[in-house]
Amino acid sequence: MEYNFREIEQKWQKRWVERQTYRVTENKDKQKFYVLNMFPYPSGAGLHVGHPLGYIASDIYARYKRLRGFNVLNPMGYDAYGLPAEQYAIQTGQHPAITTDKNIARYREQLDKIGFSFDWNREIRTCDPEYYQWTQWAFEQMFKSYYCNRAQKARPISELIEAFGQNGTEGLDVACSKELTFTAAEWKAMSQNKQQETLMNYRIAYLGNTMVNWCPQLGTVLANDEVVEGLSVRGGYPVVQRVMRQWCLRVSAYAQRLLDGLDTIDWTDSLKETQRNWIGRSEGTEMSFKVKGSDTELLIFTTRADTVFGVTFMVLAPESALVARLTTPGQKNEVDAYLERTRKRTERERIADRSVSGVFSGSYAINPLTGEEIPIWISDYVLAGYGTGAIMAVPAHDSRDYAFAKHFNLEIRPLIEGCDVSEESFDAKEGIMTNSPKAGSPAGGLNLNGLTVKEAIAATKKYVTENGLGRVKVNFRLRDAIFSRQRYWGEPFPVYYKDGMPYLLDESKLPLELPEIDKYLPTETGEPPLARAKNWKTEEGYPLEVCTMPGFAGSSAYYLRYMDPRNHEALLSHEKAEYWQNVDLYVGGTEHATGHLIYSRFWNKFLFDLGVSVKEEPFQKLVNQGMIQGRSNFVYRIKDTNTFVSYNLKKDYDVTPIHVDVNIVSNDILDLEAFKSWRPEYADAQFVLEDGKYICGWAVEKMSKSMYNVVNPDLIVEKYGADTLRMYEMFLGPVEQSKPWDTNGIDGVHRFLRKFWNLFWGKGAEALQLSDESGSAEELKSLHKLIKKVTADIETFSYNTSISAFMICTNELTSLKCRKRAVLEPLVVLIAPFAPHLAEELWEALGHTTSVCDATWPEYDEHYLAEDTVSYTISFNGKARFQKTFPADAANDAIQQAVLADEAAQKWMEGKSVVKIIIVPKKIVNVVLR
RNA sequence: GCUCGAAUGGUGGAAUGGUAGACACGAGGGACUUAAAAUCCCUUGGCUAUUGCAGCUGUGCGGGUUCGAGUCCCGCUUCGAGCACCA
Repeated sequence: MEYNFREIEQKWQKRWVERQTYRVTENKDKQKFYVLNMFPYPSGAGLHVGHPLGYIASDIYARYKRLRGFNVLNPMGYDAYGLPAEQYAIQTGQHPAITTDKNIARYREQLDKIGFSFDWNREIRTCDPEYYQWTQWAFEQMFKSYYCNRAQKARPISELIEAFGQNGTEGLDVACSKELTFTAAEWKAMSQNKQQETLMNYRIAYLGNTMVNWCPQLGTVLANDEVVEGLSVRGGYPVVQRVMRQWCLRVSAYAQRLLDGLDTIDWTDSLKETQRNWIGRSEGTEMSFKVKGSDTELLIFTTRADTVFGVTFMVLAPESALVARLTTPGQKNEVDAYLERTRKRTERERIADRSVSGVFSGSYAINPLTGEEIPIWISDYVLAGYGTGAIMAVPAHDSRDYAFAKHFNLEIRPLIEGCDVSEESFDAKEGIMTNSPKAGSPAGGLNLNGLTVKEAIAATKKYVTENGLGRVKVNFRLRDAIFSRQRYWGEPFPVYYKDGMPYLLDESKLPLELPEIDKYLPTETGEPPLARAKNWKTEEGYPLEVCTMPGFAGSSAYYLRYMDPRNHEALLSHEKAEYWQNVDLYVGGTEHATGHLIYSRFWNKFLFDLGVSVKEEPFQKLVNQGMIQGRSNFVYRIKDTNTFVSYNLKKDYDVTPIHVDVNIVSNDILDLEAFKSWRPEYADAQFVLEDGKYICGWAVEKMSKSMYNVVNPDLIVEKYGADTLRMYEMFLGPVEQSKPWDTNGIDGVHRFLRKFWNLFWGKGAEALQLSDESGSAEELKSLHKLIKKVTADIETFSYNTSISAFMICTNELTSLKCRKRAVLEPLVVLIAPFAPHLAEELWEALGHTTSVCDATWPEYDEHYLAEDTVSYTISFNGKARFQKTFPADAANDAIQQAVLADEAAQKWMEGKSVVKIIIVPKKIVNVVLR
């Protein structure tokens, strides 16, 4: 019987659908296991072989867990909102929903061919009103909540309103955009609008005037993770900084919890590190400097409080609100000119041009410790969005301050013994402090001389706190997430405006569906596309929000919805949340480290505070599958001719390398006829061959159409079958590792599957006939070795070495001519996660009427693995070896005696004395001589 | 600049501190065949030897710990990733 993979795979894919093999329900008798893939954005290009890598890895794990008796949830869906569909709509006028549906259908078709164990009954799409109703609902809850720092959790905003009514802001410790102070009476005296405006300062979803990344070409704002080096991630357009009134999520309130949570989850260290960097916790001191001749105070943040005696100037960010107040009339023109100049620069220009610039404000601050007068400067090297937007500059110990001081000829005052600041600043946090002001100066009791930097920081903190000059403060780099997008293809906000203030639509009105519009561009007046919608207002006639939510809105809590995807009453029922808890294994790329994986954790923590999610962290274990890169092939055209020269001969000619479609190249050998008909200009191409073949060059590049290196999984499935594709993708190397796709080795895996098949059927046999006798010691050893190896490997995602083990075992059993059911049947179960179609077919042939998915994973028995004898390698001083075999259970003493008595050993030891004999069980006897 | 990770044959990659290079590809040789495909067998890190046994060397570089280091420690080099006027 031939291994007819096409027939087998079609047959089982059909049966799985008919039998609902992968449907999963909340079975309380079984332990749950939740496997999840980062759901894809269905792009128009379809899947290439890189996309399924993670899906295959997680599918193997899901199938394995199921065989181990777990109730496995393994869902799939689509992150369906996205820019490409919208831009396509702008170009063609086709509704993005149509493009998206078409792309999803194509994705589904491709996915189905690979044989995943997804429960498609639970499919979700972020653009489906059934789904985004709950995205809108979550937004409403955030709007209705504030973050209490004492309880370290989100609380209903009604509590805060009550507190304002009783005590104003007295005794409040809550997350806010800026510190406000008012009394209960003042609160009550506020107008409705003013109260609403005030609450915005505290809501977790709030409308705020913030500095945003504005991308003029895309006509929308972008979140920090959507901007890299001043360019938009999508499209690569320049991004400028601009203050806009935008919806924001107070992610910063959760900064500490996001940081702490990292210690409780099983992610790679590098990914955790990336998140820690992004959160950017920094512990320092906030100090207040009085301004000379003014009651304004300058609040600064520093991690180097110890350098307070080395402050020789202050710097404000150009965007700081204090700039206007502190600029003296004499300096006004100069300052205005400077502000104008910096404002025009894009983020990218600022990054590219790091030359020192700045302007003196005309004002002076008073050093609170020494009473010294310090000039206040304005410069764009200080960022408005971090700390207080103002710094105390210590040029001797900060390289940026140093550059500034050198440029403007300001004083540089070193504070560390023996440091040389004539050429550069001394930034290291080490050394002994010196140059503290003499006793009797206004600095009073603080003398840091003789302390280490660490001690000095602590001493200064203590002094500053005790004397009411400042406080210990923790700052985070993590900013609130900007949540508005001036685009069409996204979730509408369930918000309407009354007197310019936003109010929520009643929950019963959800979902607020995305309206139809005639064109997908912004309006002529620059409003977002939704402003084109007819009747975009409430029943009462209030206008609805015209921005939509960003891509991460729909992807932030989708894992919860999979637990209960058709629930009309709630995001998910408490019962289902209790059963499925959180994701046990999440598989996806690292590119989401500072986007989706932060937002999701934030979103889940918020829902956890509400009692909707039952776990603080959404993704317990995370595996980052590597990217599959393209492996491009090249042909070499001799300049100004239509002649192509083979790779190893090209050095003799002046050639131009040209990308060639990898699909007409096999093992780097070009199919000449296919090449000629590939493109008209090559129809009469000539070749300079080596050994009658044309060898192509190759390089690793991104997989993309323009490099002609895209490999389509459909073609691989067609040629080799889904099981071969699955196993080959895993055999390529560790799942976590990025690697180029190279079809060259796929024959080896395919050959293995055929051998595996032949193990059962034999050659030419039409019926499967296996004997019922028990396996021989050798056969059982081979089997149990495999069980042990595969079980251990799957747990650690070392699928590539598992597959090697399968190959070895298959070869062993083949050469043993093993035809015994007792040995071969467990093999089918073992291979089921990897090659499910093949396993099902064999399982059926073995006489089972149920799916192999419902079989039981075999256990191994050490008994069969035990050796009778063990061959030891005996070496002397680690040099040279000879081998000797001992009974496996021989005592160390006996081995020692045997070694000493051995003739060859005695020759070695002649004239030397034995210092010690080291016996490593089952491996090595090392005799140390002198 | 800071943080993290990596470096092993022609290629992808294996190796709880214990015989480095499993497994696979590719390459070379052979069997079967009129021939090809398919299949099977042998060789395959390098150097030396090959009349037989074999010997030396070898995991980016330089040190160290150890009876023994690809693996642990210290110092470099190169590559990759993240953060980056974050005070």
